[in-house]
Amino acid sequence: MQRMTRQRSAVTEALAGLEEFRSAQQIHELLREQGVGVGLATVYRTLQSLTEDGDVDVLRSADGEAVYRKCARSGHHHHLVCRRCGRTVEIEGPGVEEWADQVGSAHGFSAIEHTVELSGVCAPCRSAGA
Amino acid sequence: MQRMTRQRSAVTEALAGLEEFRSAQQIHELLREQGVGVGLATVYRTLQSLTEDGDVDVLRSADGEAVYRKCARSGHHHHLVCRRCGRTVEIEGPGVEEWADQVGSAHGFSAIEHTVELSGVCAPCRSAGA
DNA sequence: CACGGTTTGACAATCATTCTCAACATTGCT
DNA sequence: AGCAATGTTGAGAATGATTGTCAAACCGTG
Repeated sequence: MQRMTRQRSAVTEALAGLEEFRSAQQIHELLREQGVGVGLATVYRTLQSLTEDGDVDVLRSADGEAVYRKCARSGHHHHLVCRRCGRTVEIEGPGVEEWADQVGSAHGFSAIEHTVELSGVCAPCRSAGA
Repeated sequence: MQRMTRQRSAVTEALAGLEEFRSAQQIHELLREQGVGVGLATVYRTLQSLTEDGDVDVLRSADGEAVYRKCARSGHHHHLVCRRCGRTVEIEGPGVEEWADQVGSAHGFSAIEHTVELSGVCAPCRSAGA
């Protein structure tokens, strides 16, 4: 059973107000700044729970830290992240799923799962920067 | 300048004798079992160095631990890993690169990079058991 | 409002990875 | 081979994210 507590809604709202991926620590810090007292362990637990429910996406930054973001679309999808500013676009991989299954079974694998993440430099950052 | 030390070649050889992805800790343990004394920090440093040189692949397991494997092919490639036994097949993504670039530029992004990893259950594992 | 299972939070505990720095090994040079 | 210069090593400390602990606070229900 899932109870709606002050802390859980605080984390949910914090995510709702965020467009980009943030680490559990950053979210904890953010809540603290807003004067909302929530324990760090609770933030971790809540994010995990939300992830399991499919309400947030989780992926790993280059240094292995887990970063979270609310899901914009419900089904399976991938991300295109700007390496400069972190701007994120959720994308679909038409054909990627099929390709994954094909390649998998071609090698005798079943129950194929896949991870596809794209990164690049977005237009604003490109014109803005060095 | 890169010196060839007993430790560096030990790590390189250990990787050469391995087919699947292993964590730095596992490689360290493996070397220890073989009676080759190599410090853990050294294993980490060496793996990092080899990774930078493009001689080994690195990816993150589900729990965020970094795992390494020697590169079988030189160019860009992806992996299909068995979730049961760790057996790994290196694969090409015909069209994946193009798709990535297309999607990227469609959203105004440039300098697109991508991560594509597949996992599944290989035939031996599937027949072997529950 | 009382109750019982949930959830919380401060803090300890893990665990992978990196840092520190003195002792040591490798390479280039003679 | 002998030597100096400089990259490398390793034991252990340090860091940092994440998880575990467990008593106290809390939520939804009867």
